[in-house]
Amino acid sequence: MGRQPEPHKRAELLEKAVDYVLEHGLQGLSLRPLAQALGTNARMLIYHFGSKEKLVTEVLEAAQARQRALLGELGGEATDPYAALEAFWRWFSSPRLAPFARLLYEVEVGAMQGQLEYQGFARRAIHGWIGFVLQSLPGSTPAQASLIVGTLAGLLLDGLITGEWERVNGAFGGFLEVLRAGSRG
Amino acid sequence: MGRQPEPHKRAELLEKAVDYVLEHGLQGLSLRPLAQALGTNARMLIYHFGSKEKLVTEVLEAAQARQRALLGELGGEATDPYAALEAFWRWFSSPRLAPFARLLYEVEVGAMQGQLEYQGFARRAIHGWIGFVLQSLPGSTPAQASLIVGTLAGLLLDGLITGEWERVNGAFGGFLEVLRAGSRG
DNA sequence: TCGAATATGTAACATCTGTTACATGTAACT
DNA sequence: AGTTACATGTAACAGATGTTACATATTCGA
Repeated sequence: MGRQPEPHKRAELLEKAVDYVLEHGLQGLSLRPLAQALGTNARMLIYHFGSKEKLVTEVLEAAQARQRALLGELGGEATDPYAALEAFWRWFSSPRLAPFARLLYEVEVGAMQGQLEYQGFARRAIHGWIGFVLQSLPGSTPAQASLIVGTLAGLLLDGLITGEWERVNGAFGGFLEVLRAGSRG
Repeated sequence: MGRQPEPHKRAELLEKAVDYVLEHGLQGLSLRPLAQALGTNARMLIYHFGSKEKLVTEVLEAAQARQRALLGELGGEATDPYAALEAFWRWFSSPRLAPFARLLYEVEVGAMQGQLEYQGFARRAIHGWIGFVLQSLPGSTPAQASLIVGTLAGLLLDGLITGEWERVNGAFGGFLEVLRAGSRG
């Protein structure tokens, strides 16, 4: 008895919060501006999510789920592993994916600085991408997959900061070249 | 006339502030805890440096200078470029250099999120490292240097977060291998 | 010894932070 | 109607933030 719960309200707030965090980042995130952008107030955010920390945790997981859904755009029609890698790079370095990458880097830096709530998330993300490369490129080793993920992460960071995509894309092209030549040697 | 300025006081505070920021990061940096760790109070930090923002700027530049001084440890006794690259990796991934790397990632993430005071610093750092690789490896192109810097940055980030240095070092070893094989092919 | 300039300490200011107490509204069931 | 449980708004709380006003020391030169 009593009034029925309305879980869709909470879900809508969460999705809008993901939008906001993808745009503004986690760094200076504050409940009151966030709530105002969501058409509510800080009181309701605490009511629905318990605390700011729990809200951030849910936002991170929801953002990750959203990115995984976008991963479906990467059809498996690649002919060879190098074409698959190039498609993956083009997908990940596209402007639409940039907010997700920025958010992940933010979490990773937080993890590096010892924030425990980010450490598990960051490690899982790294292992997840390495696992994705491992299964996308049959026959690859963990060392090779770690190299690929690390290189792409480093180049993407460069591009997101400098915006010098010709240079960064050239570097990625060089990476593909040495990978090809290395497999022949 | 009047009392003489004592610039060494300011310089000592700055060096201690660099120590503190290298250990605690920029993220939650606050004047009062910083000042207490330095044996002074927030009032004096503002007095000497004008504002928190200016203090941070000076700390970043001083930290960069300190890292450049450590770069002198890298003697040029490497026989071939690959040995030089390996020495550079071992130097940069050593625990003593980790605080500098963490600080740079923190600045880079701030730059990505649009904090103007970090953008110039991060871009200069990236271009600086690429220039360093370019002049350390004669005959290398900007694309190759960008690839090397990006890869090392990505792998270092992985190692600093996961601590799985066997895997990360293995990935770097694989990078050296494909570079060698690529140059032969 | 006086004036002048730098150094320092205390305390306040206004503002922002996450969180909560309290009141009230709203929908459902008896 | 009355009870129960969820939803929401206002306002406050305690604490932290960067910065500043004010007072006072300290050290120099005349």
